[in-house]
Amino acid sequence: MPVDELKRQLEIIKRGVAEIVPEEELVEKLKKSLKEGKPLRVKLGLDPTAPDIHLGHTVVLQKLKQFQSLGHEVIIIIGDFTAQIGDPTGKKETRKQLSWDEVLENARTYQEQIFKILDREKTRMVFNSEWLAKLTFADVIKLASKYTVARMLEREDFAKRFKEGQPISIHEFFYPLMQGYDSVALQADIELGGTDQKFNLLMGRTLQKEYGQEPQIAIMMPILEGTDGVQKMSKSLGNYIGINEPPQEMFGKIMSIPDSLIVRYLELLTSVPMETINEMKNQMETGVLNPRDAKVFLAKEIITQYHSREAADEAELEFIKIFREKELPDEIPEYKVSGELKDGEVVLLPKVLFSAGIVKSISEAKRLISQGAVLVNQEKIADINFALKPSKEPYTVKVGKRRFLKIIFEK
RNA sequence: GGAGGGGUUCCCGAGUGGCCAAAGGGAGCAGACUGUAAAUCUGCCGGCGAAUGCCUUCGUAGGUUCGAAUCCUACCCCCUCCA
Repeated sequence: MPVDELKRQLEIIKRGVAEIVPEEELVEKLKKSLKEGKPLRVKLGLDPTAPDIHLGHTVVLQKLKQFQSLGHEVIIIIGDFTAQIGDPTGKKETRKQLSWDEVLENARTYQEQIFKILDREKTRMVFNSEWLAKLTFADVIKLASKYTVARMLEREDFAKRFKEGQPISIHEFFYPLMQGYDSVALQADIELGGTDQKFNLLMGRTLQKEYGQEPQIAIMMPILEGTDGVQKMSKSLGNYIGINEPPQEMFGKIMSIPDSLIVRYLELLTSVPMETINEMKNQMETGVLNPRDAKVFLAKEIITQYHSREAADEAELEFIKIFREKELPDEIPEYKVSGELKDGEVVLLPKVLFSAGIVKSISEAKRLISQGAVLVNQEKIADINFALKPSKEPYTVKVGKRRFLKIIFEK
């Protein structure tokens, strides 16, 4: 029986992961855990600077959830200490240091979102200032003595910067050390992170050994591509899907991912069994399943997770209505125009669109009109200076595929 | 303290006196097509104007010039090396 259970757990744990270092040790740890009935302690460090979670962040959280469902212990570390010190990447602008209040506030928003995925009851959350702030300078020196500069420079971005003569501040060397020390402080069995965290995760192993502990296993999850299908999902690139976004928005964004990403999203972002996913993959390859329908399925899975089944159904209906049947959505933003016009005075369409905030500038509105992208009451407009006459009936304007506006004239 | 490199439109990145609102790529937007806000193809992609055009933009402030992103001066910021 334990052998089957081991196999089952391994299978779940390995789903979607990019790399496990080292896999043999994971097997050993799992065996031991099963034998002794003692859950493994799984750690994830989070940076409390970006409180808006998007699907990219959830990849690693999904994995944690799987660990929870297998009965293991999950610990989230809020890197408040790290955040208060500053910038870990050494890139251009030094990230602004957060105050304690800000960190707390961020941590709180974080939790709200995290528990849409993780089980609140089963999740332990700790702040790393709890132990890092207590270290004396002597402790820090001791910590620093456990690692060498040469090894530090193995880290890809350090190596690159060193080679290119880019600056590396000494304090940057401490980020991996601090993160590694977190593992020591918690006596972690497993640390989760993105592939970009590899160095830091391995640091945990090294330090644990140095401090006489059994080293943790590093489990790395792939970095999720954004809706453009190329670059990693990130807020600054605008290719993200936030988990707090409204269902309709989520649906649309998911439908806009390239087909090639469907399987990956299913694997990393949902709990759909792998068998089902592989079957779908097969069916798409053989043309039995239309990728569009697979995407609908994916979208509904995700929306159900963050909203509800009903919300997912509604979003689907609305989507079909607008994009397949090209009808108007149920709710269209309204814009009121004052009807006090002098004789012969007219309301120019580009200007209204601009004032209503539906286009960025009048020029853009004109461009869109000349591209045939603007419909008024379902009729294509060709005249850049199309004028709306005051009318009791509202005008329904469609710009492109997904921008709508109802223009109402007021007395 | 000294020597040198650099700051360009959302991003990356060309551009060294007029042909520059500024190549190219990416992102974004639109149209066609479709199986979807996929893929592909095409177009657009600073603002204002019906338009010849006008205005604003190439770190900041001045200057040279008929004319500057491009030359000069000062300043700010980033980076490297030497000390």
